[in-house]
Amino acid sequence: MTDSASPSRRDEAATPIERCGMARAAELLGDRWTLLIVREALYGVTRFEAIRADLDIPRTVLSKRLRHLVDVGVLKKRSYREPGQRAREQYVLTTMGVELALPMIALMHWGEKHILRGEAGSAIVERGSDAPLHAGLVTNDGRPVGLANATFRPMTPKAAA
Amino acid sequence: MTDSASPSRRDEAATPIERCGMARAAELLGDRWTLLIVREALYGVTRFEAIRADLDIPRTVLSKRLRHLVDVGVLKKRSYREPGQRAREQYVLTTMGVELALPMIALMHWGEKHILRGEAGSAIVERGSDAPLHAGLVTNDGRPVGLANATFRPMTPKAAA
DNA sequence: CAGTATCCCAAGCGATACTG
DNA sequence: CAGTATCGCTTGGGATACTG
Repeated sequence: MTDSASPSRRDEAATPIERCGMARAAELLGDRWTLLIVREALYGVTRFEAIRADLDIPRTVLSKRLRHLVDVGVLKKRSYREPGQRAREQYVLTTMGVELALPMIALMHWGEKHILRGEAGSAIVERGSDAPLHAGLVTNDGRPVGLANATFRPMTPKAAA
Repeated sequence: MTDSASPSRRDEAATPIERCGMARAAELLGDRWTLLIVREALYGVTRFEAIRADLDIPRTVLSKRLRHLVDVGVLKKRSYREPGQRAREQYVLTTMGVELALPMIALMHWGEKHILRGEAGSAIVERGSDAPLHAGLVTNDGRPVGLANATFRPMTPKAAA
C-alpha cells in the first residue's frame, strides 16, 4: 500500500482482469490481424503464402502472428507432402482454434448487422429482404458448414482458388 | 495501378476486408480497453469515475475510448439527476451495444475454457466439476440475466457496490 | 514457397497536471 | 465528479532486403 487515504485505489483482493475470460481472450486475439488469420484457417487457407496474399499482410507481421497463435495453442504447424511434391508447411486449427468459430460468427453477425448494413454499396444491403442475415461457415468449395446462409467466405477470389 | 506485373497484387474486384463484418467489428472494438468498457456497461457500471476506478484505466484513455464508443454508436451519453443531487453523466448501451452481449459471452466462455482453465489458482478450476462452465450475465444485485451459471461479473467489489 | 533480419514510423498507452 | 491538454515512451505495423 503506497497511499493510505485514496478512496479510489483498488482492493487488492479484487478479482483482476486476468481472471476474466473475455479480457484474456481479447488480450490474445486483439490486434489488427490475428482474428483475420484465424478466419483464414477456418475456411481452409492454411499455407503461409496463401494467407499472406489473401489478407495482403506483410510477411514479417504474418510470421510473428503465426508464431504467436502457435504459442498460445490456437494453431499448430504441420508438414505435409503431396505425392511427387516437396514438403510444405501448413497451419491448422487446434480444437481450441476451431472453437473460436462460435465467438467469431457471433461477432461477424454483429458486425454485419450493425456496421455493414447502412453502408452504401454493402453486399448485405444488396442481398435484399428475402435473404436473412444469419451467419455461417462454408468450405472452400461452397458447401455450408454448420449454420445456414453462409456469409463467412473468403474475401478474395484468390482464397477460394 | 502502380506496378504492372506483380502477381501478388490484390484483385481490385475482390471483396476486401471492409466487407467482412468480423473484420469491421474487430476494427471497432479491438484494442486493449474497449471490450472491457462495454463489459462494464453491460453490468451497469456507467459513470466515468466508476468505470475508471473499476478498470484502473487512465482518465485520458477512458475519455478517448468513451468518445469513440459513442461515435460508433455502441454507447450513448446521457445526463440524469437524482432528486436533490446535481446533474451527472452516464454512458449507456444502445441497442447496438446491448447486442454485443452475445459475441462477448461467447468469447468469454472460450477464454474461460481455453485460457483460464489450466492456470494455477484459477477461479474456474477451483469451482469444481459440479459447476458447469456456461456463461451468463448478472445484474448488479446478483440476479441472473439470460443464461444460467453467471460468470460475467464485476471484477472488483467496488463495481458491485 | 516459407520464412528471417533490420530498421523506421505511427499509434496507442499512460503519467502528470489542469479546468469546470 | 467528469473530464481535457501535453508529452514521453513503448509497441506494433510495415517496407525492404535477404536466406534455405
